[in-house]
Amino acid sequence: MTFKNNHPTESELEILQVLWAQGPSSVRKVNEILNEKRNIGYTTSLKIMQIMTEKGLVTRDTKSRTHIYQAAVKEGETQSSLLDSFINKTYRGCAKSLVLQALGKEKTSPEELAEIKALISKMEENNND
Amino acid sequence: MTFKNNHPTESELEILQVLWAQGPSSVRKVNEILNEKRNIGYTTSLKIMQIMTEKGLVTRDTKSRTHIYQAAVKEGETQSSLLDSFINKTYRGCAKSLVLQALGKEKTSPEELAEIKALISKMEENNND
DNA sequence: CTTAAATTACGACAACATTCGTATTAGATG
DNA sequence: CATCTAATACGAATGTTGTCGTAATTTAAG
Repeated sequence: MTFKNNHPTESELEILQVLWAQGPSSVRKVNEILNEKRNIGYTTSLKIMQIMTEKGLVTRDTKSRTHIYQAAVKEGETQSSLLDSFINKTYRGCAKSLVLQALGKEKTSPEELAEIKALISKMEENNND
Repeated sequence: MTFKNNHPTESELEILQVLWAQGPSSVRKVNEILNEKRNIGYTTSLKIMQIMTEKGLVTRDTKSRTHIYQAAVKEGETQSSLLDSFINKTYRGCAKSLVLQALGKEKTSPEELAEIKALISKMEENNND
């Protein structure tokens, strides 16, 4: 039962996204990818990543001069934890409302809809045990 | 196409939740309800509600001494706007991932599952037009 | 070895959010 | 009317986040 009260901030989450997608990376690499989306100085990325190290959100290999950072938290668990808190804050804890609203949002492909229906069917089976 | 870049802060959202649930209310009333969940001083609630007035998140009737506040933004629109931003930040824009994870979260009642399936079926029909 | 380039470390600042104390004002009560 | 109570207005302190500049350090090149 790992409790993760420590939610990443918005910038931290941005960096985690890069590390999850790219794997272990240098500050330079992370900063370059962030700059594909928005302006952010090198030392800003560095600073945030140093803070994330203190918080335990990432670990780093300091053997070589260029430190290599990697995510210390799992993507799915982080999402799940953020989702819980989001549902509570925004939907008063009602996950159904969130799901309905998310599905209502324009284009969800037929394949995706099928996948979701399949999951629901599986859940219904389990409920019937 | 009303753009709502102005997301409420966490405290502001807390207050909006009260106003959405209770309808137009005095600061006293809002503060009492907030205090069912956590400690928060009267003047703190007041201050936040005053700021929300400036931001246009609420309006207030100042005819009588005790001002009556009401939400100036709709619950569904606010949720939807927050949801968009949440999906982008946390699920890299992939609503399906969010839905699957939300459904996977423990107990969703059979009725709710049925309701969701019904919605999906309706969406599939529309796609086939 | 000296210089240049790149990296890390650190401190400072601005913007914002949250919090509350205090002053002021408006009604109610006697 | 005088006083008390409750509400509003406002300013200030605090904490967090994001931002970057500058200094120090390490490696690489000449």
